[in-house]
Amino acid sequence: MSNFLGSHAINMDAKGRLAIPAKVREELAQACGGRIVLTANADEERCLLVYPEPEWEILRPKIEALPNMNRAARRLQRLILGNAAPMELDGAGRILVPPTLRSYAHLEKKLMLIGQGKKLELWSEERWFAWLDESTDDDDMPPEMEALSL
Amino acid sequence: MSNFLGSHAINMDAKGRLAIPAKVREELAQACGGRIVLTANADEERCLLVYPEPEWEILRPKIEALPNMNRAARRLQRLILGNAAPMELDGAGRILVPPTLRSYAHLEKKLMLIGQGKKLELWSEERWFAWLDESTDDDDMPPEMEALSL
DNA sequence: AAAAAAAACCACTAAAAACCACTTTTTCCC
DNA sequence: GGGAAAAAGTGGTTTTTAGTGGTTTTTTTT
Repeated sequence: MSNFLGSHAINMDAKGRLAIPAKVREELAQACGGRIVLTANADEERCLLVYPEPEWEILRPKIEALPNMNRAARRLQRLILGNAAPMELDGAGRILVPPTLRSYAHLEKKLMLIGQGKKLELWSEERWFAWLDESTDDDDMPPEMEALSL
Repeated sequence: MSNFLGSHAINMDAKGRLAIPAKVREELAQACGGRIVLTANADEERCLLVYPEPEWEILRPKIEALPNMNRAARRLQRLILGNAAPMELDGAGRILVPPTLRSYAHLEKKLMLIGQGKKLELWSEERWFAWLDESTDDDDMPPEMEALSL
């Protein structure tokens, strides 16, 4: 199973194409043969999520099964399913980010790709560094987190 | 079974015709041979729902069977059943949206078609982006959703 | 029977995807 | 440490396919 770590600075060209760093490309090749699903993040941070296809196929049914008479569930379904774009890396190891997703996450030229274990996050570089500066550690923790010893 | 994903920007022409994107068209072809049912959405968002006919035939009896001494149930029946329009894609892969539904969902020229697993949602582009900006993640979640790990 | 509206058909334009070539950076060997 | 070779990243070009708009034919209504 894939285990993405670390952050990579990458550039998107004028057509919305972006070259996946070689090291990440290798991991993607063995995790899913280069078949990925790109979608929107549902929390307040407007970044994109990159799932290897097998990981996506674990998550998708869970989201589809949510009771959609509930408003929060509908929102998650619209964001995650409604923005999901399956794709494959092109011959040069690049992906084309759909315009909708580009504007959702405010992606311009300079981006950051952040390893998050089973998935990756794709941020506008500006927003990533702004988040680093702004985010604080004074929110409530779930019990599993309270018990951690780093 | 069909599995609609992603969002597509589409234009409706002066005659109320709209071209289904090629990828969606393929999925519709195999799910229902292009036979779909278009109807109104029942929640607060004024969008339309697009069901492949077999999916519709699973949903329809459930709605018809609701105890309609209840006001919420009557509302659902009137909206969903009372606006349902069965149709087929034309030779160029387009559908003609009935005027009633067009005005219900405030559809003008620019539209968004949103994949939602077993069905699709059809929005006015303006309303879709407004919803994206306005919707927040502070509604109450069902327990299945609280337990999710994206 | 004529006129209007709707549906099917056909042709043209535009956009997306695949392909190819060049430049820059990194790594390995001398 | 320097040079060469290979790999990675970048940009442009071509080809194919999807979308758009107009035209004709058929059906329905008055």
